[in-house]
Amino acid sequence: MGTHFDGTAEEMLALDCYIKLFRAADSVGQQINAHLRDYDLTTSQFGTLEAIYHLGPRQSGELGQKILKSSGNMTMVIDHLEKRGLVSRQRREDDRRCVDVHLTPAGHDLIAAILPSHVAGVVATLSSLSAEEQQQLAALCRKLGLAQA
Amino acid sequence: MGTHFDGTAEEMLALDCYIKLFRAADSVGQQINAHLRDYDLTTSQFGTLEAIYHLGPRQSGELGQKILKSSGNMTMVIDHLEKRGLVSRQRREDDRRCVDVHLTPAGHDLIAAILPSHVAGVVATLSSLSAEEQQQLAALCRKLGLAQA
DNA sequence: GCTAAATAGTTTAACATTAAACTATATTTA
DNA sequence: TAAATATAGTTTAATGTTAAACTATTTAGC
Repeated sequence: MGTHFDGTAEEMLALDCYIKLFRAADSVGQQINAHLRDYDLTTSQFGTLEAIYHLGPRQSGELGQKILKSSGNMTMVIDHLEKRGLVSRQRREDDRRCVDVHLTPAGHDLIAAILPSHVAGVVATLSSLSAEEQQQLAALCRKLGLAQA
Repeated sequence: MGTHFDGTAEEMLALDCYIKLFRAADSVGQQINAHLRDYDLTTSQFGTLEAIYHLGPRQSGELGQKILKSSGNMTMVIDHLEKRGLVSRQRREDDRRCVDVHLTPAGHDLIAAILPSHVAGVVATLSSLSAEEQQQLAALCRKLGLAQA
């Protein structure tokens, strides 16, 4: 087992599982996101563009939930994308607290151009698991993710 | 499936698996590391202390590999721990490029005090999976992690 | 309607993180 | 042995990240 902790079998199993989950997520993430540097996009910036591309214009907070980042962080991520002309903010008229974030044509073109190689990268990175194993992994992860409030 | 991408079955499965892996790692990590704030430790600081506690004094670079951080980052993490008197640096005599990082008595006491509740948190967080499921998850993650160079 | 509470987003301050340049030391090789 | 290369760690510059405080707006309760 990967852990050097000396505890009960239950503890060692949980720790080992936890460590492996993290190492896998980290190495998979690094592999999949490496190509984003070619486009000068961070993982968060890419995730934001991708979310809007697939879901349509969304509020800042909603995008933050999708890419697992804090609201304060989203302000900065959107700032950067806006400065580069990839997204635009639009205050909602019926509730002036909310700001919808849209893709600009440039943003749309960029994400559309990147996505195919991104998807190919995800497929390639996960190809060490069979389709059945990928389904198993997804199911276990979902169970684990759902367990929290 | 969790993805809104419209591609081949292979692509959708890989994307779904990738997303769920990340969400699980994120939510598990947040849950498990929340208590570290009580001790004013970041995840990286805790990981560094824990690694030395279990493995013994180690070089900066080796610790970085364990906790999956860059060498430059390790310099800062160790700086902070050293300032708080939790670790000490010791230049190795036989190779003066290397610096071994040791726990101070205060560092040793702190990590020893934190570890039991940390382990309990890991066990609790993973308890939504049976022992068998945890073994499956660990095995799938290892396979995925091993696939990269 | 008016105050209190909730919500969406931004700002602030502190720190984390990385890549790349750099310093010092050690090893290789010609 | 001198020069080239490799290695360990630090520094630098730019950005990411978070929690907490704050602003503006909306909703709820009285």
